[in-house]
Amino acid sequence: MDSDYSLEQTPAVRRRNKVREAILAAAERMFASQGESGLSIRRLAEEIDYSPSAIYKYFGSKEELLEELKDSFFERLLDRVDGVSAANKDFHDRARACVTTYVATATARPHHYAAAFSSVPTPEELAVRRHLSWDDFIATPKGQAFKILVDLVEEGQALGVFDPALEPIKAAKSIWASSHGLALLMIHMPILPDVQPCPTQTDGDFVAYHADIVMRGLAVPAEPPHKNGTR
Amino acid sequence: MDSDYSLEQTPAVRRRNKVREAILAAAERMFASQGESGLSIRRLAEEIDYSPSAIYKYFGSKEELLEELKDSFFERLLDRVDGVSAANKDFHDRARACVTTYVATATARPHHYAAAFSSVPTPEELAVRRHLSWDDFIATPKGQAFKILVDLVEEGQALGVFDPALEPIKAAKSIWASSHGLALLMIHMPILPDVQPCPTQTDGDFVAYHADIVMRGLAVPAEPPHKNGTR
DNA sequence: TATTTGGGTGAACAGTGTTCACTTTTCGAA
DNA sequence: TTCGAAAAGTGAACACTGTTCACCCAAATA
Repeated sequence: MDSDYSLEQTPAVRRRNKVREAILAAAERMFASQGESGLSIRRLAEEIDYSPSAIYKYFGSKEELLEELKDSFFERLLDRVDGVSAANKDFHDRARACVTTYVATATARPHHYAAAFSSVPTPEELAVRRHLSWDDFIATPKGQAFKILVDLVEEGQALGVFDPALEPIKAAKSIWASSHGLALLMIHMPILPDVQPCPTQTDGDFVAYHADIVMRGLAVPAEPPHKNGTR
Repeated sequence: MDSDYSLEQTPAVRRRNKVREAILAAAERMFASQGESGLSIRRLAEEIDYSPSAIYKYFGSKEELLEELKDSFFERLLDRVDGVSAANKDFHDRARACVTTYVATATARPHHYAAAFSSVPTPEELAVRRHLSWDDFIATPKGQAFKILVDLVEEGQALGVFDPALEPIKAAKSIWASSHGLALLMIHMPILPDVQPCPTQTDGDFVAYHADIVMRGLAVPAEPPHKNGTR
């Protein structure tokens, strides 16, 4: 479709991209500060001095525009987690850092993160997704983020830190769920961390605290032979 | 304000309550199947054969109506978790059941659960909530649900199953985050549990699997004296 | 019985996303 | 350079949305 010169673009497409970027930038600003309901096509058009219908020459719908915002956020999230997972620190520190930077990045743009996980899929969407192969999944940003966790678990098992009986994929799912939950809880219910009986601990510290508990849940069990295991 | 006869209500208020219930019932139906965007005041009014403005004699705004739906859902959620937490089963089974029924109840009404945690609070709301005392918090449904977890942790510590070094409130927060995250992940990304490499495990089983990992994270650490602990 | 209260309504307001016929601008080819 | 096609941009309209308000009428009250 697009003639991908890539370099030496014709001025036409350069101008077009410029407008497109302007739309995205303004949308990003509005969305970050006021969320989905605060992002209106008409106000957005006003902001960049175009008519509302002009937006539709660049994005098929508001939904499509939002999708792009969420996707680019997710790429940033993936990048940051990937960065710390590749750092040359001690394994435990690295594992904990994966969780804490994930949560930190998520809570830094609460509307983005919440919106990225806000749509309840319809039965039709569900049927489509059900036929996703593992390889197709791994190709998506979410899949890549997930892969990082799977690798992390396998590394932990190789190091003898994590329980070798764990299935890496399930363990990775567990880590993701726990991190995801903390991020959303902090976004939607920031009361909790400030509740009275433990006011000495700041939010950031609790994230690390939680991350440690999560990692402990994957560690090799206490006394393997002399008592029947948890499962 | 309300003259609380409670028993022997005048027919007027009985009729009024009936209409109110009809509104809520229809709203519940629409919301459960189509979510917040699918619940429109006008279609709702159509459904119960009233004019849209009539709704406003019963609810101040759509937001207020939704709030009531979410609150009553949360009470149901609290009831069910409270039920299993009071069952006379083995501690470990009970702890796991708390997580699994929480997740099951949440995923059974995905729109309700997602909506209950969907609003990103504004700075003003945050300021208000920041002055909530522990006692005030415990009085709310969410607070009560949280209290169940705190008690559970303390019981586990008393039984010597959970690490006594844990602060119960923080541990409870950790459990909640992990359960919350799994529930929302299952709601928003039901792909994951069906991803290829582990198709033998159904969703329900994975919830129990996750719950076990969470509990393991709170267990007494492996070898207390001969190595410095995780923290 | 007269009067006040309150449930119920239709019309209107101010928004929203989206479409479509239309004009204007731009650009490549004759 | 001129012509024609393609693309960019627009204003008006459509079909919605939540919400308000003056109004009506039936029912409870004095």
